[in-house]
Amino acid sequence: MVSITPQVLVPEKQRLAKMLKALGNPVRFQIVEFLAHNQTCITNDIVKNTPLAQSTISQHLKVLREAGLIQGELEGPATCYCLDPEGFHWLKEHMDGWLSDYEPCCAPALKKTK
Amino acid sequence: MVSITPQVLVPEKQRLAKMLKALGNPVRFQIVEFLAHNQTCITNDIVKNTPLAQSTISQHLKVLREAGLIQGELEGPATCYCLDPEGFHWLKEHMDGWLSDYEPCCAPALKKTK
DNA sequence: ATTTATTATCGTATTTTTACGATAAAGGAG
DNA sequence: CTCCTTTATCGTAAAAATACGATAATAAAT
Repeated sequence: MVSITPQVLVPEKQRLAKMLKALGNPVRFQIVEFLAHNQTCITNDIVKNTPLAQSTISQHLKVLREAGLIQGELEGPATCYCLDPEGFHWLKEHMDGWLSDYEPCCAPALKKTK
Repeated sequence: MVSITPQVLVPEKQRLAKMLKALGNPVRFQIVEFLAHNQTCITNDIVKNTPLAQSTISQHLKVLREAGLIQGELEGPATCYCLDPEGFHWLKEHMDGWLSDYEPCCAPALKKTK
């Protein structure tokens, strides 16, 4: 039996949940898509394509960075951000494998049992 | 060029982001895993495996339901919840296809250009 | 050396999320 | 019908997330 506690998650699932949470925000979701388009990626370009303040974007980038979804690299006074290929690979792989041990629990037959 | 606006997302991506957000919460994440284990799934069983209040769990179940990740069915006075196979199938498929049009933007060769 | 461009961080206000208790509704048992 | 079990919803308090402006730091250009 699995008990549900907010704190305790094995690191792997903790990382997965963290990534999902990061991507669950619409702004960050779109930042990721923007970065996917513009493989070369100065932070200010993102800001310019946004009604949001620079500090806000910087904050969102930090969340994505700490989730391992993007990586930033100093490029002169600017920072060049881009997707983290390894991170996304990991994410997609684990999403695919997640829960795959289990049968769909509400089999149609069962659903009609009522 | 893609502009980043909190509001406007095509329905498909809106649904994807909604699912990710729902799963990004650790409690909901674990509820999903719990449901995956216990294919038969009375709400109160979830509550019993939690330090949280019944109303809190009920709220989380609502979020998961509205994201299309679980489905509930009245079973007498109780509600039987279970994963939504279609929803999870959709999610995994779209996660897999998401961004796959794009190359990893920070190719190692590019990263060394600095 | 000064100015310009870029970005991260800090402090803070606002909004949203999360959690709770209380309540109401609905079905089954006695 | 009355009691018991179960669950959703409501109102609200507390916590977290989001957004902003101001500031500091860094590098390049003049």
